[in-house]
Amino acid sequence: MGRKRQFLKQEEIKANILNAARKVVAEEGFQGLSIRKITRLIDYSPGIVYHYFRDKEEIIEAIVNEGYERILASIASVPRNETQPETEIKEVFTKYLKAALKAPEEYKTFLLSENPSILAKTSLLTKGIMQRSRTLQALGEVIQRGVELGKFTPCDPELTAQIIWTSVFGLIIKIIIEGNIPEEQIERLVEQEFKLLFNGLLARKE
Amino acid sequence: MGRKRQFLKQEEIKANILNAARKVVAEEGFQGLSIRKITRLIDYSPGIVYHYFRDKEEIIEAIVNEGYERILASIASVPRNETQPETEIKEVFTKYLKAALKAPEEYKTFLLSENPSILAKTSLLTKGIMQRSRTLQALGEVIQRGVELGKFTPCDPELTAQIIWTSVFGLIIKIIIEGNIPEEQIERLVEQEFKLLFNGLLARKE
DNA sequence: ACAATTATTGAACGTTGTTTAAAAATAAAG
DNA sequence: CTTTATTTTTAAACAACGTTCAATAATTGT
Repeated sequence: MGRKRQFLKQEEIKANILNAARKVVAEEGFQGLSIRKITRLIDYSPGIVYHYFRDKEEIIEAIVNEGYERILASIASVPRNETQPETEIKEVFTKYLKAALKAPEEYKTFLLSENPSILAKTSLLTKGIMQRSRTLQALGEVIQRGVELGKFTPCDPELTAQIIWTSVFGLIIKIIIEGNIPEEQIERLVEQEFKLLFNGLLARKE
Repeated sequence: MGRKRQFLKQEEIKANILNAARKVVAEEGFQGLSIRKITRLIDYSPGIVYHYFRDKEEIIEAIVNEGYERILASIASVPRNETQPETEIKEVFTKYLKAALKAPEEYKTFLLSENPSILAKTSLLTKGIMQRSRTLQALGEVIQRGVELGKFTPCDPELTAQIIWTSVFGLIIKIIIEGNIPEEQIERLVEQEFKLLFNGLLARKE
């Protein structure tokens, strides 16, 4: 067949594939993503994908990782060790939650994936996902600071960080799955979440 | 006359299909479930399934609902309004968590599903999943009791129930996804979860 | 025993992810 | 500029999937 396709650099085509994939995901979710839909969108034949990606999984990983990196980037601006520990925690998680709700598919897919290759980038040790993600480690340090300041009740910072982290995670996932929860109700849920967690965290003066 | 026997036969085959499906799910998860695998297992041709079920989704629903019903049944034995609220909550969630970890695939699929038809059975109102599942409603009542008794700090019981629920949910999902977490570590996580939640819930005497 | 009903099959359709030999397009070499 | 080597792209095929449907086998009612 006579084809007139301009030459594109490898990276450009990779980007085109990813962008087409993102478009499909945005419209139909990862569930609705297929190689053929991607190549139909960029006017290539299906086989082309395997010249630039190992398999479909690698495409999903690329999109999902990029999405989660953006979420992590959104909390990078929060200054460390400059405010009260609870203020810092709240600020981080508020930004985190808002960023997650802006890329719900990516968040869901990233955090519900059991694929270690996806998660390798955020877990520093090999012992387990839950044990040492980036956010988790930072959270543990803040809690430790709170304990040292006498603000928080004595506890294992790492364990406590895990619990707070899974709690926030559970809320976000539920909000995403539920869908269509009004902004105002989300605000209330988040407010109550922090109220409960901090009340539980704060040292008691009896 | 032979209608009854025929009915039994029908139910039997339905059960055979479901059992075969359960076997596949147990070995490869819902992801690995296929109509052809089911019928290969019971030595039928693929089409047979559509005489007994609308589609694959209905099979998944059946298995998942049954699984979640078992989880709910496991907490039914906990007496209501007979112990301290926090004792009741802890007991319910401990049983709930253990039952969930015994049927992880079912738990995951049930609670991460956005399909309202699956969730219809446990959500009493149409307004939203998170708002009134069975466990959630009961939890709200216990919290209210705790508040009325002056044990818990004043709060919106329903909102607080949602937060506690999503927190526990997050922990369970993470444990399931992580996989292979030693029993002892799970115990510690659960212990810390309740410590934090109850500390946050308890009224402060200052 | 015959007719009516129901259970089951086998083949087909349109998907999907992925592989592979061939073809087309580009780069390198003479 | 032509020829060769290399890289990019395609078309076709494979196996597996969910699902449908006409045809057949089995069972029931009369």
